[in-house]
Amino acid sequence: MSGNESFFGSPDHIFRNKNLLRVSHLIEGDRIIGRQEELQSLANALRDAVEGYQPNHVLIYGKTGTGKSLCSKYITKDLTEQAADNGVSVGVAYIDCLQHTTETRAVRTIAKELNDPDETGIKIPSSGLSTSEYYDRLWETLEQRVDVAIMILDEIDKLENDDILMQLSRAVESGKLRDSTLGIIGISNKIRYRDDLNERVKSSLSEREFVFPPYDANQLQDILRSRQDAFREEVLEQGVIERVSALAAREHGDARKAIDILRFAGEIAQESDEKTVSIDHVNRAHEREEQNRLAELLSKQPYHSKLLLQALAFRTQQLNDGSSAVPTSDIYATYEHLCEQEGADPLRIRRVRDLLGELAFLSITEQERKGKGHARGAHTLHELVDEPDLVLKACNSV
DNA sequence: CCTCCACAGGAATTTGCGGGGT
DNA sequence: ACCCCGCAAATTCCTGTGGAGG
Repeated sequence: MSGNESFFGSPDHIFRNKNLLRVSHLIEGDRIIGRQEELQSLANALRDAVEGYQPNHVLIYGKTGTGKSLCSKYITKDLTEQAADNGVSVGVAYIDCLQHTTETRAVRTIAKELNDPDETGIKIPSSGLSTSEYYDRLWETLEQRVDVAIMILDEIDKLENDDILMQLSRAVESGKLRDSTLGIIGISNKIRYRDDLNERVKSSLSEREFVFPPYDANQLQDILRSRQDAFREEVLEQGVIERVSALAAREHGDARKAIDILRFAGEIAQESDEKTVSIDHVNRAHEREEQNRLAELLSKQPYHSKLLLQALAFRTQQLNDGSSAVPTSDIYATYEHLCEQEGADPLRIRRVRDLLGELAFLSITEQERKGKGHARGAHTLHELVDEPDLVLKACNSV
């Protein structure tokens, strides 16, 4: 897989194995840095599953990029292998709740992840079924395929309500499941998430709770060093890893961000045909990382959200004064203009307000409600979190 | 302190889609 | 082939709200 020689261009002078710099790429245990205690705690909580019994439900807290998902995936993979040696079959479903915020969408995804139509003969269509029908098919899938199902619910605080947690935690008790059982690993960026849960779910879901602290600059350096053989020898200039770590440590110790920046720095060096990665490349990679993050968020939003964000960015540039907040009606006027250029039918104002609310929810923008006094009404002001030209670049790449 | 009004946002409704059941 | 159902996106309808000027 190291494919150095290629007919499509010159050999790769920068990367040896770029996959090591893909965050989603699950790496071997000895490469997980500074999380040995957490891994052991997780293992203890899930131990019963190895014997085929119901494990503890777990809640994990911590900021983005602190290794919550990575550790969950790693430990469940290990668990699956250990259980298999015992003749116990474990199924793991990973759900990103940010993409599946409603009960129906979440259940459907879980069912799809755990199902294998060829084996069970159960079909999970992506629409057309009632929510309870999805549940029924999920239970049936579990009975047929696994002894224990582990469901990793990432960004669990983004779920609209607790209904799915109620259903899942009650499934075992109420006898919906006879031969199978399930364990939930909930992952939340919000430390206070537990307080928002309804009482019934709270007690069963938070049997074990762990907090993952942010990585400090030294740990980030270790993490990057452990992956530096993604690059060829002598390619990283002096101080590059230190610079990347410092940038990421400044922003809440986010390891995902650190790895992305390092990869982008390599790509930028590659594009400009240089043989080494310099600190200057790192600084440019930092901006590209932010742009990429926005673009990825945006790609999961409706098409018109992009136009609205562009409209807001244009207005912000035009204003160009200290308080760059733009009222909804102002955005809407610019948005209608953009739609005309794009040849698209503009959405009605009510829908636009919802989409703008969604952008604020994703922390792409910030909203503030202000009254404007006598006969001038109530207004919501919108402000970009990032620089307008960065936002526009991100929009154009979607 | 009350008023006034453009806008906020909740609720009901429509539209379109992809399935079931018969 | 037909009708009916649930969901999500979008629209329509309508009540609630903030706060400077009276």
